[in-house]
Amino acid sequence: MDTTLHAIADPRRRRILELVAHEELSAGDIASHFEVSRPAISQHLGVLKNAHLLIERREGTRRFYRARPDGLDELRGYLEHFWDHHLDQLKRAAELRERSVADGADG
Amino acid sequence: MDTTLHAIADPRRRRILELVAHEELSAGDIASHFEVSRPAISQHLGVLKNAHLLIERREGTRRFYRARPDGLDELRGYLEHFWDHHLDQLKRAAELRERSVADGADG
DNA sequence: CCGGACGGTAAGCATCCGCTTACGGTGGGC
DNA sequence: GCCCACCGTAAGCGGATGCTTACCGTCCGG
Repeated sequence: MDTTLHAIADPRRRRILELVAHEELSAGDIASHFEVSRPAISQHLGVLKNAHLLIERREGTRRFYRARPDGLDELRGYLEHFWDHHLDQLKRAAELRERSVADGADG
Repeated sequence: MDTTLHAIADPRRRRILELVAHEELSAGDIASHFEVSRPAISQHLGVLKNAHLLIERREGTRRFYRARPDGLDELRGYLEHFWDHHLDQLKRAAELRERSVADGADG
């Protein structure tokens, strides 16, 4: 959880994840999308891989990366249940009621 | 979004959010739950407030804090739709098929 | 074997981050 | 007015972080 959050807290790493969310890309391909050096991207890939957010596939000397949706499941669960669902539902219900109360008749 | 993630990336700040998720607590009350100094907590509160994750209410010289569920909505939405829902469903379907395929014939 | 492409790793450096102590500002009781 | 409780802010310090350059290992073609 901490590892996951730390990994996606960096904008560059989020961008990397978005890049490989829909397609598999090689390390060099990924790096070519940024203005920082390839080693920098390689280090980011290491962090993401360590957080189980990436899948690595080797083909010859190339390494292809792909996002791993499962990696975010834990975090999603955490955020979903951060406040009990009850609270969340109460909040939304309250919002709806506030509108009705504030508006009265008009839409 | 970046501000939100940066804010909750810190374990201590997450703990603070959890503390005030269900009840309103004063700054000193919150600080008493940790072993670091009050100024440290005050700084964390500042970060959380800046990320719109906290609501502050002043009562005399005391300041009460409460978590603000809305603050995480954006992040939750981001994570939900990180990969299209389609992809997510395809993934799960693929996983199931892979198991079958591993046994019998492949595509 | 030799050269080149690919890419991870090591070392060094500037910056950021979280913590501490010291301080200032505000509000309430007497 | 005076003192105290409460709490944010300033300044400084040590460790973490992200970047760079330099380097090494691996795989392929000749």
